[in-house]
Amino acid sequence: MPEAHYPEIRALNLFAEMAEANFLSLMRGAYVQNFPPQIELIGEGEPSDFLHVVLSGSVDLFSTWNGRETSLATVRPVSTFILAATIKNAPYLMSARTLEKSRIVLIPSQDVRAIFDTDGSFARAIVTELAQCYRSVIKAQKDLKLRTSLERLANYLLRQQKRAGGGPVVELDFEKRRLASVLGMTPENLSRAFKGLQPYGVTVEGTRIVIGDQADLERFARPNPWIDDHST
Amino acid sequence: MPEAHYPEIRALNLFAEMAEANFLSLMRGAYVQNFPPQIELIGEGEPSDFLHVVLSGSVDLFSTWNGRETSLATVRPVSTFILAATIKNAPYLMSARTLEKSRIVLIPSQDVRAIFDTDGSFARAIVTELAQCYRSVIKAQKDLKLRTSLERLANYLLRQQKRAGGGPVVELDFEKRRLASVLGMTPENLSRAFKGLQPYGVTVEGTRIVIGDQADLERFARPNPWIDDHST
DNA sequence: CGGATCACTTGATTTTTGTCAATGCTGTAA
DNA sequence: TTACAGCATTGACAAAAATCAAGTGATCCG
Repeated sequence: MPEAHYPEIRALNLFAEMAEANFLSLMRGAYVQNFPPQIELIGEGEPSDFLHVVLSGSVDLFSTWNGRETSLATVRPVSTFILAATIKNAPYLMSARTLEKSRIVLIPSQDVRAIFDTDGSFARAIVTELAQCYRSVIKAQKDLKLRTSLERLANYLLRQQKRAGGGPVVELDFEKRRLASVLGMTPENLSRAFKGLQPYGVTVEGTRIVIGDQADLERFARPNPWIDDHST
Repeated sequence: MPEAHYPEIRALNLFAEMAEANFLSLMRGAYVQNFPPQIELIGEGEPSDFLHVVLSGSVDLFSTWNGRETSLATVRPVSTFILAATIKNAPYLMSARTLEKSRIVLIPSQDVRAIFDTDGSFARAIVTELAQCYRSVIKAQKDLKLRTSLERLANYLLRQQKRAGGGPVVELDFEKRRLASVLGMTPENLSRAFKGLQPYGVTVEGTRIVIGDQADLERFARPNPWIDDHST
């Protein structure tokens, strides 16, 4: 792998604190690949041979059962995915596909496990990362079980707004069909949900969403830090 | 804490491999308490002061929002809960209440974090535990997003049957109202779902469920290892 | 410039799920 | 024992969401 990529990987919390020798050892075994859009990188049930790091582009994590499909998360640069499967040396629970042209680092799982066993700093970083991931899924679970689809959309928009700086305009960063899947509804229903938020000042122009009256939307959405604040 | 409890706690994967001195140090700071049924042990959003270990009885992990409530998991002996919040020193994401008379060990979170920082074996055990928890929630998420309530119930029954040894009779280990909440439906709907499974050979006598024709139920339920096998 | 494709939207309809109200059942305590 | 509380069930209804079937609009490409 070209050393040019080392700094941005090293900058990730997961790799920031580990011993330099161990980091270099990991990097020596790793390689970078460029993928076109819509390529399936890994499939549910396959053995977890590599820990993946997204350097650019984006990756959709999804799952299928009985002819149905759902998106569970979208991975954006720079971050890793399928850490848990790598550590447990267990099969992937989700499939992954590129959404756009993406540059991805593949680190052999056995290297990760070996260094995890010897480098305490790395092990601690992994704990922190996993705890974070775990808490995120719990929040998603609560979102799904406690809210209607309209409420999920409203809170999603408020979260995006916050991420984007708090202004009234939110740009959707992926297709509506995928957003629908992430939010646990059909594309048709998402369309109707957007209309259902019009009375609360939400207007849609293609991929551009305007939150006309944030306070009004919040009165409806009732955002809650233990569901919506993904930083804690 | 009485030393009599040490062995069963030490037997947990989480504590099995750590240095004896560190284990004893953890235990010295811990204490055991007996709680009556229906006592709220912790509340969503509170700081995570203790790692909890259930020695006997059972604990319901649940969450509320906007007047609604949902059960996310049930903890049975002997196991721990709210490990992620303890490690991250972050607020609890779920509330917990005893379902029955329960004996619970409380280990101060700061002790856990301190030893996590110094004991590599303990840190590794925590990683394994967290990865396991993470994967369990992902499976629950897939169950919820990919299946109807009838399919969730059918697969739940098959999982329980397997846990109970594979015989045709499955004993529900908690109230139907709670099962309904865990499965993400109302009690009324659970009643109807049981009826909906009658054509596949499922009969209900109170808390006793008989799976008359396992193969038939499986044809309907289509259990999948990456959703239903909670051992991997 | 067509023509095709694909995402998105919209309306009509069905399915699924939740809500409300009434009833039965069971175990507990006076 | 009776009265009561709480859970489970049932039926009727309402709401939420999925499905099916067009139709619209944008983009890509020969």
